[in-house]
Amino acid sequence: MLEDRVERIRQILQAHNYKMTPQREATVRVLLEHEDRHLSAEEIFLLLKERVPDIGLATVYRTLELLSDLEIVYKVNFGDGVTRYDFRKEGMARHHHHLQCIRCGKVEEIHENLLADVEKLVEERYGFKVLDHRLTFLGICRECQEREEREKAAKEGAGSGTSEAASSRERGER
Amino acid sequence: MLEDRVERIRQILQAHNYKMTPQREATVRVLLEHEDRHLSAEEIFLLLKERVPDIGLATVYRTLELLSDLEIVYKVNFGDGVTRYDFRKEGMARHHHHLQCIRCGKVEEIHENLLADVEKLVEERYGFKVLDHRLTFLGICRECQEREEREKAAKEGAGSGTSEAASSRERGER
DNA sequence: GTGGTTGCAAACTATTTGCATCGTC
DNA sequence: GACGATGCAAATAGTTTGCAACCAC
Repeated sequence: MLEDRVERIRQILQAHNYKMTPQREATVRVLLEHEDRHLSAEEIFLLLKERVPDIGLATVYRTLELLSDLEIVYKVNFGDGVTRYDFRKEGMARHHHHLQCIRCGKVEEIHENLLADVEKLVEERYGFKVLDHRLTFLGICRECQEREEREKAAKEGAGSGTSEAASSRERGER
Repeated sequence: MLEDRVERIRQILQAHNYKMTPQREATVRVLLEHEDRHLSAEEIFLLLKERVPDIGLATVYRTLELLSDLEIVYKVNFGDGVTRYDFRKEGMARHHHHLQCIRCGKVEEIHENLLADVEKLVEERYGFKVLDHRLTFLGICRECQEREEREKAAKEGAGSGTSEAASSRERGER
């Protein structure tokens, strides 16, 4: 099964006059084996190092760019400054979406085809041929909602009122 | 009207113990005056230079980060390596979405509330409090569809068959 | 007056590119 | 054997940070 998919990609590469090198094959395998993970180039690079120890980071970027151009992988951007790469299921849109918590930054993935009707509408109304979509909901995850509820309750007792200021930003992510 | 909105933001800043400096006010005004534009930090910086000539780029980034934390602006990412900033309408989700062409890179904006029902479903099913969403359709815009149609027709005559290879990637964007 | 804010320059991070070398088809 | 692919190092691009001077409240 996995072999079939690797083989399929080899064919796509060859059909476009690209070579299937060990580095590219290893990259494809890493991607396939972590299909559910949204890996960054750096993470892929580290995983690859274990199998192809002297692969260069530039090669990883070049391979990912190539796979992206061939529409074999997606680039995904969670706004944390890193591009992540997702394997793309043959021909069809992904039908998976992200729930990103604006408090803790966690990204959860959900698998539902929420947008079939919406895509159709966009095609009809705007003459835009939809191949895929990226949908991210921004909000507050259940855990953070509960935590904030607790914190609010705790504050009811001791709150002075002044100076809740500029310190709440200090736990800046990125 | 514009003054009201600036004033409102001054209040939000003060309520969080931040000061409304000339630089911040100018930044807010630039954002308000280009509400429909998805400006990058660099673009905002250049626009600001005209009014506050010795403003520093770092200040622009810091201001935008602050406005983002206060949920006054959004960060938007089109995957071209630049973060863009959108003004956020008071309290409510934006209800505007993007059509991004994977050929020419152009981003068109559409204004429709496509997702009210979908948000409700996500809240119920995943306990995730949705504050906003980002929806980008990836596909091929009308112009590129037509251009490709033309190119394909032209090729019907002279096509050798071999070597359509690696050159189609050369017009790499970013 | 004081603590947040600024501008500048330097630092960082992610990604890209030039080039000599290498390896697949 | 040729031409695409690789690794390395250097270059870029976007963004962040340290710090002394500054200024809004």
